[in-house]
Amino acid sequence: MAVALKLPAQDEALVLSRRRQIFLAACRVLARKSFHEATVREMALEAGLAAGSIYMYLRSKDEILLLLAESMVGELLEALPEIRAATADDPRRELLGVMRRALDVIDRYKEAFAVLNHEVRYLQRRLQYRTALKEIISEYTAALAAPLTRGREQGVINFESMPSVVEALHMLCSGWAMGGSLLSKTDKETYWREIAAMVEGRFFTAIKNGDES
Amino acid sequence: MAVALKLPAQDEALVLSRRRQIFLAACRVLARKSFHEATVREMALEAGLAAGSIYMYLRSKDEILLLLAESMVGELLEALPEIRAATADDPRRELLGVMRRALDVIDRYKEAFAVLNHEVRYLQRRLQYRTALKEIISEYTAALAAPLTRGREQGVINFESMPSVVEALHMLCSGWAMGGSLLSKTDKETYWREIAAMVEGRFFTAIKNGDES
Amino acid sequence: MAVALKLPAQDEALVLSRRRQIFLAACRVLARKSFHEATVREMALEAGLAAGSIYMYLRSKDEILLLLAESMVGELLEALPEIRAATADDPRRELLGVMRRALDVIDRYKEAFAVLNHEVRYLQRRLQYRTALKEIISEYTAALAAPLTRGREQGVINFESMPSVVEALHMLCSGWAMGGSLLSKTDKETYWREIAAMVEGRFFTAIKNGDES
Amino acid sequence: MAVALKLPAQDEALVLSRRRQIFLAACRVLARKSFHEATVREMALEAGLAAGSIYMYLRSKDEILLLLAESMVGELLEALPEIRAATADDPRRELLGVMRRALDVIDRYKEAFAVLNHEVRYLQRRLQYRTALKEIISEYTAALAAPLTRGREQGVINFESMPSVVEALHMLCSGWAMGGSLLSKTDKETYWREIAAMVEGRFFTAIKNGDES
DNA sequence: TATGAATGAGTTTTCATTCAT
DNA sequence: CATGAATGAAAACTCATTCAT
Repeated sequence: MAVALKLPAQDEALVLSRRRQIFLAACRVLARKSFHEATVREMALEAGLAAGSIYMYLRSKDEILLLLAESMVGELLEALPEIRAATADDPRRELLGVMRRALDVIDRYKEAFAVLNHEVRYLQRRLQYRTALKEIISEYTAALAAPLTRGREQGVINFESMPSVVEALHMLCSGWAMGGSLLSKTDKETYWREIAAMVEGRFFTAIKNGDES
Repeated sequence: MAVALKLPAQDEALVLSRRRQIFLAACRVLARKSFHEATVREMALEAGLAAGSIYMYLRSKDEILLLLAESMVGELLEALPEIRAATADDPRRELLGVMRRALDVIDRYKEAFAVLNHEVRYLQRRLQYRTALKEIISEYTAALAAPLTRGREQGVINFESMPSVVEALHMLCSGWAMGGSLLSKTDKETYWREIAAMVEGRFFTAIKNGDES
Repeated sequence: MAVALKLPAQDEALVLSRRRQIFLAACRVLARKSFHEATVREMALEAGLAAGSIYMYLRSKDEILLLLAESMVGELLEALPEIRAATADDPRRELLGVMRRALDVIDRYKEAFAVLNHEVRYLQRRLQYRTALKEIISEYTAALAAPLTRGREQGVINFESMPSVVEALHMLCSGWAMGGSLLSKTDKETYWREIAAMVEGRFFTAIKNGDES
Repeated sequence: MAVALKLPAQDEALVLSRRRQIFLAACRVLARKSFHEATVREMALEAGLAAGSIYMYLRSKDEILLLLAESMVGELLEALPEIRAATADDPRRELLGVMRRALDVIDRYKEAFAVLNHEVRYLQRRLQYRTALKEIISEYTAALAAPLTRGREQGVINFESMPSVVEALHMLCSGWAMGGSLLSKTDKETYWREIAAMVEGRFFTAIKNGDES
């Protein structure tokens, strides 16, 4: 999550708040346009910055994609301790908590998330971003993997392969933004109940007094 | 499906075969690059044409997206009579046949299909393509809607709203290319069995000696 | 006036009639568009030829300008013997006859003439056309110069410098097409009377039983 | 005369001085080439700008024509107060003053003016420029019309129809650049005396102690 | 730290011209 | 002779990125 390498701006706190502004501005712009239709100037202005100033906080247009990924994953991660605390060491409820949080974040930035999801394939080919992107992704998958591992150790979650179950769970959440599911016409809560049920049915030993937040 | 308006080239048969070459070339290029990374020149060369020659068969770069849609839907449509003939007037089996064919086409042009799926949102905003696109889409939805309608009349398929069931069925098929499903790591046949089962369970009166093509 | 150098087509008579078609087609097209807006294809089709066939009768697009000049001057020249015969050896009346004929030709191809008049400046810079163009222009000026010379010899036309009086007379005629005269709102006959009067007043010994036309 | 709509550059003073540079550069280039032979790059470089930079001050190549019109008319308009002051409320002398100024401006940018005069016909067909062009033209015609109106009220200028007399006067002035006059071989001062005399003779009550400019 | 004018590489698109048929 | 498909050079225009202020 560290701000990559050397940027013109030095003041750590300022950099973070500016990057947040830019992230939010980019999300707003990407709700209307594709990544390639949107110009750097447009996003900068939307963020309240002058056209060139964005380069104090970003080294290229492509890095906006990285910023999107980083910010969204960040919003997921910052809720983890609370989720952990609230789920009383039941990994099944923790897993549902993490997924619920992911769904909320995805829902909040729906269109931008869809754009990111598409562009990520191509971003990975740009070598300079591979490492940074991989790191962000692994923070995300770790958030899902942690309760899975503990759940398996405790014998309350069952699955064969970690990578594929993580991907499956991610797909369940991202389907909400991609419009790629049988359930896309329902509202978010209904969607959530559906995927929660699916997860419970497929992987879980029943949760007795289950209340998945 | 008619060759769009007036193009420089006039020889109908040549136009069709060249457009097919361009379609296939575009699919190959889009397997490696996003639509915006790929240049017209690149696709033309891949199709064995000189840079400018593509404009004898297309009026703009955006029309490549239309060509993708048109060609893929075309490959679906041309199989319809055979499907119809093979399914002995059982609309349930016909529906599965159409979906299976759609899945095959989508699978054949996987990456290009994913690109198209993403770009279509933005294409619709370009007024000059709205109508043409709408027409192609309606040919596709009609292919799914026909057996649904007959199935409902015969009391063997049950659903509430036509548009949403069509969308749901499309999403099941396209999920295969979008990587947007729980099942994406499995092979195509497994995926097919899963969605076929889902459809049979949700919408159908049981097919006795069911043989879904 | 000779058809320049070697052209693909050989049949002299055919070449001439095709060039006439092309000339007329170009005039029609140039009534709607500037020379640079008009395409070679467009003029060819208007002439009833296929796009590439125009190059059997013309070596380049620029040569259309030469063709315009050649054709218009040609229409003037072919009337000269008759004019000469009709004006009974009075060079003043012959001069007016030539000018009247020039005005008629200019009027017939008004817009194309205006286009030609503009483009000619730039055509002269293309070396390969300089000679041909110069030749056409000198045929035109000779038509005006001949009666002037004889008129001066006979003491019935007075002027100082031949080139400038020829240019002045040409400008009087071309003013009709260029919209570049005080008189442009009148009809052609009125315009003609004005310039004829001007010429008579400035250069002529009075014509007794004058009947110009 | 306002700087058109929204341009990338914002600094008003800079925009004005750059547009002036571009105007002068375009005039220099158009002295050598036609509008279509001249490239945007060439004009930008001549103005001391990089190829793409011209688009900070102009929205298209066609807008150069608008800039030409605007700048030339602007140079006429800015002299109006002085002309008015210097002509002691005699509308006849004011009219001659305006025409003299117009002739001077046209003479200063002779070739570019001729190009503009030709291209204007085609520019008018491009819808987006019609309004702007019409406005510039009406500022110009107003400059000529004002003294005419007052002269008629005072009974010292006589004419039938305002539009046609304005056009006639314009043609007299522009004839100087178009090479479209009997007098084109003379120097500017001789030309001016000729047209001034023509105007005085046709439209005016004699100016007693007349000193036109 | 912030700005926004300037840049120029890169892309789409047009069209005069060629040439195999 | 005639065709029209193919070509590729050239041009307008966009925009990510830089840098002097």
